This record gives sequence, structure tokens and C-alpha cells, in this order.
Amino acid sequence: MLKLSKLTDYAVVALVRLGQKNEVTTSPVLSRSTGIPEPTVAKVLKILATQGIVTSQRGARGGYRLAHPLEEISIASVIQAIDGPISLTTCVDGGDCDARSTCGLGGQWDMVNAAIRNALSAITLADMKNHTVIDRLGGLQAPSMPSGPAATA
Amino acid sequence: MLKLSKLTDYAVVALVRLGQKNEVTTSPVLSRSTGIPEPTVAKVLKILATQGIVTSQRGARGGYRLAHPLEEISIASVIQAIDGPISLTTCVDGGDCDARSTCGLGGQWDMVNAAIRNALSAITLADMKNHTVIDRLGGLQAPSMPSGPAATA
DNA sequence: GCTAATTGGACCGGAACAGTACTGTTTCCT
DNA sequence: AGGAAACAGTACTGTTCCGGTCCAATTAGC
Ligand code: FES
Ligand code: FES
Repeated sequence: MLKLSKLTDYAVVALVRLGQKNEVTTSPVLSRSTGIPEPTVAKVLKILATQGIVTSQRGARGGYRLAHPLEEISIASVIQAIDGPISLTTCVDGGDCDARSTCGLGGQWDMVNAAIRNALSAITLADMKNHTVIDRLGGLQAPSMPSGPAATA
Repeated sequence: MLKLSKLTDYAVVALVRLGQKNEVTTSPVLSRSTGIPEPTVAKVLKILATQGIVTSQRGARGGYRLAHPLEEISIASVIQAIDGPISLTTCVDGGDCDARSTCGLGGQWDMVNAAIRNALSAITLADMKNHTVIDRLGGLQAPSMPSGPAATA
């Protein structure tokens, strides 16, 4: 349904919360503070650690800390860390599409895909925290639409 | 992975092909012309028919025809017809998110979701056919990005 | 050196999707 | 009228992927 996994949603919440208290934080603490189930938030942080979004400190008195400030972490990077690369269709980036030769849509999906990716890259976690997403998206509505699409609902 | 289902990909290909020959076309013909397996393309067209994207003519010499010109069919409408509504996270539109009260991201996802939806609504199947997607997306890149996000890869 | 705390990685169950098959209904052509 | 062609709807099956759980590796502190 063009939806991203629930893990990604959790990741954003956890990261924003991590950015508010700028110190090493453990999974249980983050779980209590966000309301996300403890095992789940732990898993999310584990993945984020492997992707370099957060740095981890093992052992007692360990925990997680942001690798970059919130302003430098884009939504896209979080999505790609959890859900994998942003690829609307299988045929972007030379995917193994069955109807490659006959479809006639050569590479147009790549454009759409890149547009989505750019939009998501422009939004940072700081925007999510400060509720300033709308500012960044000001130019996102299609600029010129001569013959308005009808079947949009 | 923020990917839309393969059926949607097929639907776009089939619809563009349908728009090229502006006459009633059968599933087998469309299958041969697009390279999509016959049962699959049939299933896709059936769904599109129920959603009013195409009109169907039953019986011998029957087939499918576009209900609207290509210029009036947006990518978003096709996606919604096949994959259901565009909802990035479960918490858009009053979803049953577990951490609603504690997450602190009140409604920001709705903004992001709406942006994606608007972008996809601005692209029509005619743009896909004519390879003019890039034109429509010219204003999609975020306008101002003072402190560029670093972790974008 | 031992214990406790915490991350790291592997495992498993279940839901959603893609694809297939079958039956029924409608329409055209002979 | 009869048969063939094509859509409509439903049901089924195999597979993939997400979500969650469990145990092993690692480090700080006493
Ligand atoms: S290459 Fe995938 S549909 Fe054209
Ligand atoms: S409402 Fe879903 S994460 Fe905040």
C-alpha cells in the first residue's frame, strides 16, 4: 500500500527522542520514554547502529547515542536504514523487470523514484521534532498543472 | 522497502499501452504486447475495471478501454486502485499507533504523506508515455536547504 | 575475577502479496 | 439457436517479508 514498515515509524520516534537528550541512552529507557515495546525499540536501534545512524556502546553503562545531530539526519536515510533502498518498482536501477523491452516506459519510474527520494531527503528529523515539515514542503506541490488530473481520488 | 506492489507496475504499463491504441483491447492481446503474463494482466485489468479506471466490454469481441484519456489519469489514482490508499505510516488519518501520546511527532507524518501523494497526483500516465516526468517534477526538489542533510546516502 | 548490565546476532511464527485456476455470465458470430 | 470468445468473480496455493522473541558476545564496575 505504499506504506513504510512500522519499524521505520518507530525509528523516527526513537531518534527524535534520542536527539532531545544528548547523552548515552539505553533501550529500556528509550522504550519507557517513547511507549514503544522494549524488544522492538531494541531491534530498531540495533539496525540503526549497523547503518551508522547511531553509535553504540556495549557492556554495562552502555547505550546508544546519535552519530549526527538531528538536523543532519534525513527521513530518507532512516527509511533506507530500516527498510532498505527506496525503490518504488523492481525496474529502477536495472532491476529484473520481466517486460523490460516491451513496456515502453524506459526509465520513467526512475524519475518518479528520484523525486520521492529527494523529497524525503529534504526533510530532517529536526523538522519532525519542531513541526516545521510544512515549511520544507512548501515547494513540493506540483508547480504547474495546466490540465488538472481528474481521476485523482 | 517503500516499494509499491508489482501489480501496480504492471497496471501502469498496461494502461499506457491501452492509451496508445485507442480501441477495445483484450487481455491476451495486451499480454502479448506488454510481455506481462496473461493471467496477471487479466487480474490487473479486472481490478482497474472495478475502480473505474478502465471500462470493460463483455462477451466476444469484448475487451477493455480507458475510461479517461491518459492525461487525466494520475499515477496516484492507479496506485490507490491497486494497492489501496497511500499511507506511509499507520498513524496517518487517525491510525491506531501505539505510541500516539508519547511520540511527540503529532501529525507530522500526515504532512510527509500528503506531499508524496501530491507529487504522485501531479504525474499522469501521459507523462510516463511521453517521458516528460522530469518536467512535472521540476519543482519537486526542496527549494531551500540551508544546512544540507549529510546522512542522505 | 566475578557479576551485572547492555548490545549483537540468529531464530521463528504469521500476515500480506503474487500468481494460478476454476466457474459463471455476457455477447458476438455463424 | 448454437457455439465460441471474452470478462467477472471467487477461491486456492506458494512465497516473501515483516514483526517479535530468544540466546550469545562484550564491557563497566565492584
Ligand atoms: S522496466 Fe519494469 S515495467 Fe518497464
Ligand atoms: S502517532 Fe504514530 S508514531 Fe506518533
